[in-house]
Amino acid sequence: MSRPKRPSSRKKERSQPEVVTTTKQHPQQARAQDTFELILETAGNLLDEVGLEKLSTNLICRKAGLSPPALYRYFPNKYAILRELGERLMTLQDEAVIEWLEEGGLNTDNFDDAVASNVRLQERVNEITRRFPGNIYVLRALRAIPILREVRLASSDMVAEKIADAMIASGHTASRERLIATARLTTEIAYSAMEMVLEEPDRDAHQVCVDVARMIMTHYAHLAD
Amino acid sequence: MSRPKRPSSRKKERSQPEVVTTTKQHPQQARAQDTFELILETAGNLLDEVGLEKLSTNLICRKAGLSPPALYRYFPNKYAILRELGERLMTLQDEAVIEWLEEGGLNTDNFDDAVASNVRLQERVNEITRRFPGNIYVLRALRAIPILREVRLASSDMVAEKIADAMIASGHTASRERLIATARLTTEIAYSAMEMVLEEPDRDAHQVCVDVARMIMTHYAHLAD
DNA sequence: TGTACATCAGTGAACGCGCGTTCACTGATGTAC
DNA sequence: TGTACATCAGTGAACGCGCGTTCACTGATGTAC
Repeated sequence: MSRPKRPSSRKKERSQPEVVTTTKQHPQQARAQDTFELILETAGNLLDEVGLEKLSTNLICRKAGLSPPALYRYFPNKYAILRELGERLMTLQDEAVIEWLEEGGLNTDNFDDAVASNVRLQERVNEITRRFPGNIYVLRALRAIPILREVRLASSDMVAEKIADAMIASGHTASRERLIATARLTTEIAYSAMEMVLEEPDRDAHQVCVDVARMIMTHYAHLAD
Repeated sequence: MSRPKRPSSRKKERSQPEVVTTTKQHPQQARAQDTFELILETAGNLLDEVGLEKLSTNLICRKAGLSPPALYRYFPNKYAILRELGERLMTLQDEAVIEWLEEGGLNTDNFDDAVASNVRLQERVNEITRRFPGNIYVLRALRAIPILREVRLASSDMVAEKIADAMIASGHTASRERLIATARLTTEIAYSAMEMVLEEPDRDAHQVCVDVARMIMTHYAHLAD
């Protein structure tokens, strides 16, 4: 009746950093991909409902109609879920920026065109973010939880480099180093403006984008002194 | 031997918002002010040590050498402590801005002076923040915990209004409404740059301040089109 | 197509722990007379 | 200055709860022959 017990050969790998591994445990075969997605979707929606601090593994499972071990099959701990959500949001945003660069978003004829192009990018990213379940809370988690910082930083650094290189390709004269640092700063600024608009929906989102675009593009123009 | 029991006339006041009151309970008489300060100081230091999510009332008490009821005498709950810390940090920052305005920080003769003046303000605020125990975590708490949002927003809105009025007083021609919205945005931008520098100490803090100041001041100049 | 069996996917129930918070009390201080 | 007593400040010990997580298992699926 009872099957032989599993050998329980768990590797604890607690050697490397400290106590936490934040990447997902087993990738998956078959249609159980659905469960994986269900967990993430539920977590995102719950963030909007209850906020970051009240989010818990047990709550996610209850809401998703799963038992806790089902969750722990895919995520080694609570932060791995937030990390996956964060990575997905960052990736979506990054892709929008890269696409915009490839479409020639930087190849504009005059200042007003450059501003308009930058506004289009911002509004695309804003829209992507707005549609992402738990958006603000995911962004906050990426800031507030130390282990998740690296997700945001890696994304920001990567994008900054791409922007800098595209700037150079389109003839900007400042040094690559300076351009990277500047791109990093302007990206941060654009993000913070986005978060402001997301948190305070009464603000004129378009006006904010235009203002930010103008500040950013003026700055790049000035940099080529 | 045993004293008469206290009448236990606690008013629960759970009527108004939801379940949480975030202001401190009893103000205090005598030298027990020290206990109040000790709790806040300990909380700030613990934030730097263990981060936001691991901060707990029990931990604060243990570290401060107090029993939990001593803490609960002054703070109705955990968030009240963070709120008090947040309010203090916001107030310190606000005071620096107001002082700068009163010293005539906006009364400059040319663009370069205006940028330099703005840099001085940013660096003063940065320094104040750097010295505040738990700085980044307090700022993050103000973003991440919904009930504390209002602390940051109230501070930002107040400062934005002061800046706008000072702008008008020094002859800026844009509408008050537009100036307030702009001040709000530029404040947000300056804060986010500060948080970036705080989190990534390798960055050239001075250069970031200069860049941000240039963007902000160009924008105000443009606004008076 | 059918069965055997390894592996994958998921369940039910519980664990220990530390959290936020409170009860019932004692000691310290301030004020009135 | 001394005592009585109200109030303030703080303690020791515990509470119930939900958390993150795991044990031991069952059911579903895939593959070999």
